[in-house]
Amino acid sequence: MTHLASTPSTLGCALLGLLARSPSTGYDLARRMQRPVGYFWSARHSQIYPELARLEQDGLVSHEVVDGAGPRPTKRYAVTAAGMEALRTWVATETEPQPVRDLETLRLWSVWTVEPETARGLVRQARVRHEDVLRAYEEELSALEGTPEARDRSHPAFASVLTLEGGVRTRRAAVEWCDWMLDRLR
Amino acid sequence: MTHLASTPSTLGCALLGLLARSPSTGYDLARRMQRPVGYFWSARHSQIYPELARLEQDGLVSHEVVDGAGPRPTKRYAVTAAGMEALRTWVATETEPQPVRDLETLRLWSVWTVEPETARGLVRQARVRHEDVLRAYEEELSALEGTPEARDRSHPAFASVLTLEGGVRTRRAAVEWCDWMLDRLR
DNA sequence: CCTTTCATGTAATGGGTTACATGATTCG
DNA sequence: CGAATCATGTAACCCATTACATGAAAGG
Repeated sequence: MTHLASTPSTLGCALLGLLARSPSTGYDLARRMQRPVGYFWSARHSQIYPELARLEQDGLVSHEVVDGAGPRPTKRYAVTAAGMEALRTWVATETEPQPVRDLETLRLWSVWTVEPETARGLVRQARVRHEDVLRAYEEELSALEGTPEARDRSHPAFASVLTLEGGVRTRRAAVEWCDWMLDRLR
Repeated sequence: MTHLASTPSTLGCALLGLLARSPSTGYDLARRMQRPVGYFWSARHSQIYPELARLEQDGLVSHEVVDGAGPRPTKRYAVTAAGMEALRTWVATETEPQPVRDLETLRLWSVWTVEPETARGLVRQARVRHEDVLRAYEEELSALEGTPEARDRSHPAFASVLTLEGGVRTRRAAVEWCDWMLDRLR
């Protein structure tokens, strides 16, 4: 009997979420973690491989060896029934508000210490960034919207549309905020 | 001569930003880190005390012993001229986009795996939270807006207004987004 | 031929949370 | 008289990043 499976770490649940959408190798998970998931969670391969091993020990994922180009055997992972259950439980579980870490705002909070021109540069830079991410969200959203899967509440695409819409809305608000600040800094 | 002062850590700069606004004890910094700074950066006292020691070693802050209720000498810290310069440099320095960690969105991204009623509960919960933070931002903002300091670009209150306005705008967008989702989940 | 992509791992280090430890004063 | 507040520190642990290590196949 395997040891009592406690709730996996957040990273573990992120990986379960990815694998529930489609089975992947660890390498592939690292790629998928960059975009579009990377906009709200990220991890490097050095963190992913040990986590996959832990998930497998707990019986939440399993792997089969497939053909691949690496020096070691290439493993394709998939969620097990227990893993799917763990994912569902995690999604439904109440979580207390996480501490936010927003470096951009932290710097802005000390902007009174620098020259107005420096401050404007800072805000302009932030605006460009928000706009870039906004565009990426919009592109991805327009690719999904209108498809029949996006309407099906039990289909991954439905959840993707929800999160992308949130990204679009908050980034749009951020761009408008930057414009508002630039106006105040004139 | 003290050893070459490299740029302090982000936490170090956060503390410099706090101390530049007003000198404090480590205990007080921990309190001030909860609200309102805590909305975009946070730290516990166990992290703050060693960081203060490091900053002092680099000559960026200094302390004087004052009367206090603790078992050890109570130290009031203040930024030095070098510390102020380091803060200004850090604010003006370009930073590459930080990886975002948004647990709420990560869970939402896997919402297709659960029942619609569970999904609605999740979004309702998120809405309450965003609204609570929004209200806190608005209160703090209304206390500052209209004061003469809020107009002075070299006064801390000016920067506070900028960040609070951003908080209000993004949280408002988030609440509207939740309503949009609840509509889609009907 | 050199770089990129596929592919999986480990080790060292840094950042952050939780828990341990201490002790005076104030308030209910 | 017990709990909360003031006040500072250390230790153990977890999470995450960077760097080290290996090697085949494909494309420019």
